[in-house]
Amino acid sequence: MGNDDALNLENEIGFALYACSKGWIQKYSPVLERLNLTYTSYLTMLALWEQDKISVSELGKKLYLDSGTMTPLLKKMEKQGFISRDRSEFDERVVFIQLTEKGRALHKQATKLLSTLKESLGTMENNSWAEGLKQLLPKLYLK
Amino acid sequence: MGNDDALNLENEIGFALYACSKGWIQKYSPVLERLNLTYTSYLTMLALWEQDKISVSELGKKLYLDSGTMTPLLKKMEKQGFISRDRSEFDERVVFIQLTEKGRALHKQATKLLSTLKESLGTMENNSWAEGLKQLLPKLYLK
DNA sequence: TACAATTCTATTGTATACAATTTTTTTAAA
DNA sequence: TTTAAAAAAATTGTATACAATAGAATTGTA
Repeated sequence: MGNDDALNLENEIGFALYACSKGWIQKYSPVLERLNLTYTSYLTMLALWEQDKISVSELGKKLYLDSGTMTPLLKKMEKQGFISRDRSEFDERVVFIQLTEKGRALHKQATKLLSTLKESLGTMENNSWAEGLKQLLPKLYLK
Repeated sequence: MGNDDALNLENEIGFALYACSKGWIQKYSPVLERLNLTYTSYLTMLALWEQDKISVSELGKKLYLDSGTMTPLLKKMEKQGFISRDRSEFDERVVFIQLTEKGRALHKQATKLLSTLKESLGTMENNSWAEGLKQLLPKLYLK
């Protein structure tokens, strides 16, 4: 007993999360590439498909990303034609992000392309523990 | 039913892992900063404290990182004086990483500094589900 | 109403990550 | 044993992330 406190890789929940998260992203990436999305821009599209016309900071809160990450990401997505960035008329500090027609259209393609991947991961997700993970992990959002 | 397949942020285990992993790293970072370590170099030190004198590729396998990440990271850690990088005499392709005295000495300081953090996180880890997480997450290492 | 504090986005600087390629060395095969 | 294939590390290019700071706009307050 007490040995659980020792510093080592296997003991670190943090390492498990880190490795796991990267692995998961790598499973998605080749599929997302066909949609010209990275994992981060995919998450951004997910957030926008749920709630369109949202400020940069609100979007960042949803995704746990700050303006230093969001600004260049959104500029790139604008250049790709998925979104528009427009400064609010009422408060010039605020920039609203909106899906373009192309951005909205991507939803259908994404659903289609990801369904196969989701099915194969689904065989994992259907394991008893996966539902548990979905509920446990948010408790660890530490920030 | 069926609605679980819908594309949205809350449904994505991947997003939960991603957010959770980042949050965890941010809890560690301020403490690690006092040791002049980033989270990645901390993981590297953990691996080396467990097994000293190891090749770059073996180290990368342990940490799930490729040479494109390892090489600059290790060069920086060498400059900091934590490790040495020496090409193998038997196979000139291989570079062995070894802890310096300073690198070994860091173990004690790390244990001390992290104990407080680990205690406060420990109250979380002691929850019934934390032990489960430790066992479940490795099953998701997809690469 | 001046002006201090706050808010929001953008910028700068540093540190990861990984795919793809290159270089050097070693191994395997014809 | 020449030559093709493989292996290991390094390099190049692209994409994140986040801390710290800056700059512009807005809000709160004396």
